[in-house]
Amino acid sequence: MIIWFYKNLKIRGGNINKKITIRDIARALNINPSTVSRALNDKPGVKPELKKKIKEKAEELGYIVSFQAKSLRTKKTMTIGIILSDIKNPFFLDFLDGVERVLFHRKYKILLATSNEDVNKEKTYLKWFLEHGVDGIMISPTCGNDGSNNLMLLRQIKKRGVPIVLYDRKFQEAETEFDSVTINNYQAIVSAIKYLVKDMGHKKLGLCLIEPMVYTLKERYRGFIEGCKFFGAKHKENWIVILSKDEEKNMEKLKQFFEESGPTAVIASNHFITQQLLKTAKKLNKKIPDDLSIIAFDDNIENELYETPITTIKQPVVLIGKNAAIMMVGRLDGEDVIPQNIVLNSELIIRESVKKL
Amino acid sequence: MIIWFYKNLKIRGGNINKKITIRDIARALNINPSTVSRALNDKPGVKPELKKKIKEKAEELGYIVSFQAKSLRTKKTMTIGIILSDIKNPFFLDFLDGVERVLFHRKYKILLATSNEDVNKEKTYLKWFLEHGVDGIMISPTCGNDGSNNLMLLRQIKKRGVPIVLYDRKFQEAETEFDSVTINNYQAIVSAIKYLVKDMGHKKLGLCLIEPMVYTLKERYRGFIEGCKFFGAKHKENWIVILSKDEEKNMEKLKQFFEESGPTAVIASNHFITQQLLKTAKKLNKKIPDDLSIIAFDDNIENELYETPITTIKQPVVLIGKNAAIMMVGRLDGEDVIPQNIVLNSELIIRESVKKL
DNA sequence: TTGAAAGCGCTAACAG
DNA sequence: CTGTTAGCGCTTTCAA
Repeated sequence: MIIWFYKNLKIRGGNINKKITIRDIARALNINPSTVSRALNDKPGVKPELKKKIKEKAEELGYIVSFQAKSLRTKKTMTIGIILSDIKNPFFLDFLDGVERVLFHRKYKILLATSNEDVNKEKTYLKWFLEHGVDGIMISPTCGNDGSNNLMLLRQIKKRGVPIVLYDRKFQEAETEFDSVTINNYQAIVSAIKYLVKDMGHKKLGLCLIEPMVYTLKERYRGFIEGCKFFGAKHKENWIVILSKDEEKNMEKLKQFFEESGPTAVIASNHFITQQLLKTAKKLNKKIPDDLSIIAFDDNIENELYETPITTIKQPVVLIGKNAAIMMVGRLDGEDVIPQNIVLNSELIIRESVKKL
Repeated sequence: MIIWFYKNLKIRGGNINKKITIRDIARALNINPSTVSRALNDKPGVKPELKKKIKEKAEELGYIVSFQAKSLRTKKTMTIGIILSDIKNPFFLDFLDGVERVLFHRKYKILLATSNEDVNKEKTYLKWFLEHGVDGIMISPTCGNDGSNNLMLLRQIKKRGVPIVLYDRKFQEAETEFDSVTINNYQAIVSAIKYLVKDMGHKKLGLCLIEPMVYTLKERYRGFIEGCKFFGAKHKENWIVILSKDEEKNMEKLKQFFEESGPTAVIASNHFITQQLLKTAKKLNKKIPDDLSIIAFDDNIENELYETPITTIKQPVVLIGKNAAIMMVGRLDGEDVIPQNIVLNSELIIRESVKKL
């Protein structure tokens, strides 16, 4: 932890906006600015006593380095641009927590952006990141409902030498082209299905996804289809529901899970969906797991506290953040290996939302 | 929404890191860099046809403005530093959502920091913000358990001309010194007590806070003490519990709410506390509201979905963010009025967690 | 309406 | 070990 104190940030002599520069320090000590620069940056070749004097004088004058100037020369801004795909999802709090812990110690700062699943907004922020000269970019890329994305732009940015780390999501068309940290979404779903079928005796399964169908969700979809086939569970086309942001419509769609011939268990592929599902259940006065068994994604604390504690596929979200940040820092330190794809494992937390049939 | 396309970000001639500058544009057009600058910034005094040609050429060459260079001259970085006091609290997701919506349209970017209630970490980030030349700072200041804070530093920063907007919390010692956006915490608690006593017949009340005792919590504490007095409710010293981050200890402390002579209703003053309380209830097999009535702060969706939907003091969090950002943008635009203190109202959402006595 | 020149604050050769 | 010099990319006078 850096303990730091602006002893003399206060304005002296009423000269409100007089900014102290290394020249001021140099002048005060009758030396050259470059020596001051060397001393302040702990570069070799400054006599210890002089260095000490310089640092003291800097402190005394309330000197603050200007990163604008510094970056202009060094081409490093010590900032990492991070794009969140949906600011309403608590997933990103944990993610940011993990990222920040790593970056803070390396003195990297976070330039935060949110795409809210809008490809154009994402593009705008990517441009802004470039303008601000971020040293690296972390992104969970979104896509339009038509499948459009910013892959081309990201390729160009990468070619420019800006390291990119994808987290949570990657590009199907370019699996190994970028560094990435994801979880094994396919396997997570398959394990859940195994549990539902083998352990709990379910035969009719449903799946609930949300627009847009990004990589992560496609993988879960694939896991669902193949998992059902492998473990011999039935699924119908209309048991796979894709929600939007429209809560009214969502409830309408979710009703079918609770209807006569619906599935006996359903997998809710994110936090928002789980809430929509529980809301619908409450409204229809249906009981979990008696009327429907549920497995949720994302283990938020409340999943444990609901009337029926929810069985959950727990993603190591903080770890995703940490790994992504460590990966980024490695690239920034000049690690030159081919793109790495870290795939973390999720864990099935068994609670009480799945009924034994 | 800015629709933007790097037609020519791609690398030409294998010259990977050749950065296009206004000089390149100028050279290509046989004009002076200053003219290019004027054109690109839509400054007056460039013939329309020339301006058009310049912009086209810029696009063609894949020009990206350098904010490091630009800021060095203009002293504006178009970034706002934002410090969150606790990244685990979903409050900040809504807050950031509100902020970002406003800042995005004004092309301000967010430099994100988290203090996690650590005064020294907060100080470090404030220093970093200064080094990076943020145009403004938004902060919900934390304090040590000994009451220490960064008020002095913030005063110095403000004197330097960097606008500061406090959100959610302010300084008791300096109420009107900074712009701020908060909610009426005092009144929120009083209203809750009125509801508990007058409407629901409770006479013995408890309160649950969390370290550190920042402004917000002090106000809630004050509201609790005075509200109890005003409406004639009893409260004992050990019915006012202050939690820490230590979940084990917390549960121990919370138990007393459920014991024989404890209060009949308790107000949980944030999201985390509510969860701890529900967890404890579940563990002790106590029922809400039969064994204890609860009013929670922060209306997260799950409050509605619990077995007993939780009666909640709903803070207009997104609005706090929006207002804080609007305030900031106003200052940045040069609004010169005395510091403004916006106090928003919270709302009591009545559900089923309070028993009628 | 455009050009020339200076300089924001810093670092990095190159000298000494 | 320290000084000199040049220049990062941009804007902003001042001049033409």
